[in-house]
Amino acid sequence: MSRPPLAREKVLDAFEHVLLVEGERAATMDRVAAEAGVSKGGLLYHFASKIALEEALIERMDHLVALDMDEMLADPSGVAAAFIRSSAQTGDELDRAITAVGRLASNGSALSVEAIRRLRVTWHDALKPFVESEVGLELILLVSDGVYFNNALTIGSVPEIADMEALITMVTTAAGVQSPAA
Amino acid sequence: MSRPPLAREKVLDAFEHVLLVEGERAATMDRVAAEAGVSKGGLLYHFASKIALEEALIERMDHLVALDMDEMLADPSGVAAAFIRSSAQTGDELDRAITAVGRLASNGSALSVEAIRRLRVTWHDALKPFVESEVGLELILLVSDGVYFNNALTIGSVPEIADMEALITMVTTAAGVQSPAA
DNA sequence: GTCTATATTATGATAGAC
DNA sequence: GTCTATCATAATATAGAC
Repeated sequence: MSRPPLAREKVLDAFEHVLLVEGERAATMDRVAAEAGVSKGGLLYHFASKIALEEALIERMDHLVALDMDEMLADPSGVAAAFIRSSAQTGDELDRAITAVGRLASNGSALSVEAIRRLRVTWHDALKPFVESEVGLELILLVSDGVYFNNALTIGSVPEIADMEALITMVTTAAGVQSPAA
Repeated sequence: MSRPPLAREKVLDAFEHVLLVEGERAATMDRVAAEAGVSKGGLLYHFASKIALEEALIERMDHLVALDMDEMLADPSGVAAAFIRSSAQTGDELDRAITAVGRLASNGSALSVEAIRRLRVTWHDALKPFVESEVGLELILLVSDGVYFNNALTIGSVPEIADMEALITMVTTAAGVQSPAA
């Protein structure tokens, strides 16, 4: 707990970065060690195996998700709007972690698949009280997934979001979201 | 052209299958050959490299997309509705091909990333005449991506679709889709 | 805690028999 | 067209010095 060693964080950052920019195939132990500026031995001191690296990344994601949830619940524009907008926040800490874990998930990492599924349930339960129908809730989650997917697809480059606010209005209206002012 | 050899198709099916069920990591030449019931040498006669395998899968996807497009345009319930419904058609030939190529794409295969991007443009252009606004069009594409993403995530198992028809109605209404009867 | 070997296995690809 | 070796390289992981 308390304060994780700097080198450990550097390695985890490097793992995440390579996953995002070049994909899972490129994220080998050698490559990650080089990216982090440590030797392979150094990396293996902190993470004894590749699975240990994955677990650490999932843990990071879970932590950031919890923080984000608190922020969303406090957002004056409403939870649902905050949620969709948040899924378009490419490049922030949370989005990077989710996308990186998503890459692992689409590669057969059972732990990561499970982590993403848990994440979806968490979001579902958090949004439920604010949306009138289950279908509306599903719509919101699907749009968020779509936005995420398009971000994830664009390996290494920043994707284009056209008119996010108009989209958010359209979705929240159609889904039947409780007005934040109400 | 004309009629591709049976063994070639078997290998391609095996490649696709392993990609879907176990992910890109598992889809090695050895594994695919075994899955197809041929030797590695046999596989390599038809596909000289891993990239050749990828290219063939992309070609299959492009072909199936073209066929699907014809069907969608002829669908009496409207192109947009047919499109969303089609993205939920887990397990059919087209969906399998797209998901498999998607797996390659999320692994840094430049060819596959390009192929998925092309696909998205194709869909965008095909739907455009039937949707009132660009935002509405974007909504439809994002929901489709979301549905696809959830299918793709669930490695090896079948995902749950709650009330697809209600979702389609909600999306097409919100997006402002030209009525098929009109 | 971090490093340099080194072992071990997996992977993509070649060569050549049948 | 399909097979059985075989090779070269790259990946994960270990051992042990500093």
